[in-house]
Amino acid sequence: MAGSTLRDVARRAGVSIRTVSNVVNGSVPVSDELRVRVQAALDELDYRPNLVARNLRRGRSGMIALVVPELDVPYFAELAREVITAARAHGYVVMLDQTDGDGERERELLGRESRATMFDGLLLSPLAISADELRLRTNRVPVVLLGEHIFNGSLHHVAIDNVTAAREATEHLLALGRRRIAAIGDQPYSTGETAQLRTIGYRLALERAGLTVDEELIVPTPRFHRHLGAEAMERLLALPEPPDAVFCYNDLLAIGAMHALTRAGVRVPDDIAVVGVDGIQEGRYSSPSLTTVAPDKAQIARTAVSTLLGVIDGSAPPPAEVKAPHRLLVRESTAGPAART
Amino acid sequence: MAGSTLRDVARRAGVSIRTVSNVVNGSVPVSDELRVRVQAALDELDYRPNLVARNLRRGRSGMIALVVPELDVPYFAELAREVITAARAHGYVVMLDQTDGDGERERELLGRESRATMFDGLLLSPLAISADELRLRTNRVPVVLLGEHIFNGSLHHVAIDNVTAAREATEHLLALGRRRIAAIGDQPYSTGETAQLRTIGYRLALERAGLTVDEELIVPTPRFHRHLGAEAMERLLALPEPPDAVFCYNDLLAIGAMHALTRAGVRVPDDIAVVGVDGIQEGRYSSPSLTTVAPDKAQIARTAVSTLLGVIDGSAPPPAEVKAPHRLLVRESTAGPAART
DNA sequence: CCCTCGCTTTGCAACGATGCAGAGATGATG
DNA sequence: CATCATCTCTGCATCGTTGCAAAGCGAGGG
Repeated sequence: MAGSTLRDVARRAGVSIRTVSNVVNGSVPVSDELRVRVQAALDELDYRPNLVARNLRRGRSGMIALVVPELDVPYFAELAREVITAARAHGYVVMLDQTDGDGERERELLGRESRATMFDGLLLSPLAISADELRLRTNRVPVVLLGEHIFNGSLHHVAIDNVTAAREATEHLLALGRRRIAAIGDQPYSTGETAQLRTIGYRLALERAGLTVDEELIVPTPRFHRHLGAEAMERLLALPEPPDAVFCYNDLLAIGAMHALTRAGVRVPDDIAVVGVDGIQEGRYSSPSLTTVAPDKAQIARTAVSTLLGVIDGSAPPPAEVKAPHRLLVRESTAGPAART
Repeated sequence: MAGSTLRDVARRAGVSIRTVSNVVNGSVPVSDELRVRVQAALDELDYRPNLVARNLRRGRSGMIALVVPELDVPYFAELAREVITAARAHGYVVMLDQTDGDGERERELLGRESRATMFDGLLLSPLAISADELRLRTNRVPVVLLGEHIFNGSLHHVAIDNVTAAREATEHLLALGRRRIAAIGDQPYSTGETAQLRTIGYRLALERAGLTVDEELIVPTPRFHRHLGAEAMERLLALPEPPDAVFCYNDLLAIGAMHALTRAGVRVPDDIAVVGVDGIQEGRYSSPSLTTVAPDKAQIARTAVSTLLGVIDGSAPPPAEVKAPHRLLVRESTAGPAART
C-alpha cells in the first residue's frame, strides 16, 4: 500500500540507494547487469519517485500557479486550457486558483501564509488589486501578469493592445455605416484599467471618424458578466434615441446585450449591430453568432509561460509589456446571415 | 532574494530552530519574551515556510489534482470552479490537468512517471479509459471518479442518476404534447457509458408513454461538442419525417442543435422543442434560452472532495456510488417566451 | 534542603531524494 | 610490473521542516 522508496528497492536489489537513483534518472551510466537487476526490483515494488522529496532536494517544484478571477468565465477557462497545455510542453503542471475578483484573496496569494512557496512561479490575472500594490508584494515570487492590467514597469506582462483592439471593433461598426454607437463595460475607477483602455480606443475611433462622443451611450458595468450586459442594453433601449450599434467590452456582455435585444424584439444586426471582445467559443454558436475581437489565447499562454520560466531561471530580460496578437472575427451580429464562419 | 529559512531566523533571534518552528506553528507554547523576539526576526527576514519541505516531513501535500477532459467545455469549467472552492474550504489547493479525452493521457496520469505522488489524491473525470482498466491502475493513489462513468464497484464515484435525468427530460417533452422525440448524443461503444445510460432513460420514457422508439431518431455523436450537435440536427432535419422535439445529451449539443435550427429557419420551440443536460450558464442566455437538466455541481464538488479526503485519511466507507441531485430547469427552448427564469 | 512536577526549550533524527567526492575495479600504457 | 586513466559504484551530507525525547529551570511540597 504505502509507496516504496529508493531504499526499499536498493535493499531488494542488493545495491546502494545511489545506484537505484542512477537507474531511475538515467543520468549516470550503470552497468547492464546492475541495471537489469535494479529494474526488476523497481518493477516488482512498483516504485514511484516521491516528487515532494525530489523537489525539496532540487529546489524546484515543476509547478506553476495560474490565478484567475473566475474559472467559469469562458475566457478564463479557455485561457487556462492553453496555459496548461503550454506548461506541459515545458514539463510543468499548473495549479489553479480563483480570486472571484476579491482583492483580499488576491493579496492573500502573495502574503505570508500563502502556498506560493510551493510553486516555482505565478501567472496572475489580477482584477481587484492595483498595479502599485502588486509591485510591493511580488519580491519573492516570480510573477507574470496576464492579459488584463496596465503596465507598471516592474513586472512582466502579456496582453493584447487593448486600445487598438477597441478602436478596430468600433471602426468595424463605423465601416458598416453605423453612427450612433454605444459602449458597454467602462470601469472608470482604479482597478478598471483594461476597461479604460478600451474606452480610449472607442473614443479614438469615433473622433477619427469626425463624430462626437455622446457620453450617454457609454454604459459602465462593474463586472463583465452576461446579466450586466443585458441590464446595460435595456438602459440603452430606454433612451429617447437608442443606438444603432454597441461595442461590448467582452463577449459575455455582448451575449447578455443580444439576449436583451432579442427579448425586446429588436433585430440584430438589422436594428442594432453588436460586437464583443474575447473570441470565446460561445459566440460562434449564439443566435446570431457574435462578431468579436479575439485575442490569440494560445499565443498569450505560450508567451506567458515561457516568460515566467525565464524569470524563474533568471534568463529573462528585464520586465516588459509583451503585446499579443488579436484579430477581428466578423460574424452575423454585425454582418448578418451572410457571415457564416 | 533567496527565501530565509528557520535556521536564519533562529540565528538572528538567538534561539533554536525548533523554537522558531514552534512560534510559526503555534502548536507548542512559547514564552512571551521569546515569542516577541522570534516574531521580530520572522518579520525582519520576511520568513515564509518552505512548503515543499513541510510536505515532505508531514507526508501530505495539501494538494489534490482534478483531471477533466477539456477545461474549455463549460460544464467542466463550472465544475472545476466548485471543486476549487470546496477544496479550499478544507485547506486544499487544486492542480488541474486535461486529457482531451485521450486514453493515453489518462493512463499516463496513473503511470510510473506521473506526478501523482505530488498529490494527496485525484479527482478524475475519465472519458476514454474504461472502468476496468482504471481499477487496475489505481492501487497507489486515492481516487474519486467524477460525474461521468459507470460504477465498477471498486472506486468511489459521484454522479447524477443519468437514467432518471434522461427520463425526466424526455417526459418533459412528452408532457408538452411532443410525440416524435429525437435523441442526440448516444455513444454505443465501451467508453460511452454515460451516454448509454441517458439512452436508457430516453427509451424508458417513450416506452412508459406507450410510444415505440424510432431508431432513426437516435443520432450518435463521438463527443459532446457544439458543432456535433449542429451536424446531428441537420441530419434529423433531412429526414422525411423530422422530429418535433430533441433531447440532447448535454447543453453544448443542444446549443449546436438550436444553432442549426435557427439557420434552417425552424422555430424553437414552436416547430421543434430542445432540451439539454448540464445546466451550464451559457444556456440561460442563449436565444432561445435552453431548458436543461442541471446537476447540482456545487454538491457534486463538495461530495467528491470530502469523499476524497476521507479516502486519503482512511476514514472513508468502502467505495460506493454516490448519487448527486439534479433538477429540470424549464426555459424558452421548450416552454416558449413564457418561460423567463 | 532535596525531590518532584510542570513548563519551556533544545538537539537529534528523519521524511526521500540528489550532489559530491572518493573508493574499487578494470584496462591501457610506459 | 608499476602507474595512471577510466568507469562504476558507494557513502555521506544536505535540502528545510517537524516528531520525539530529554535537558534545563524555577516552583511547590515534604
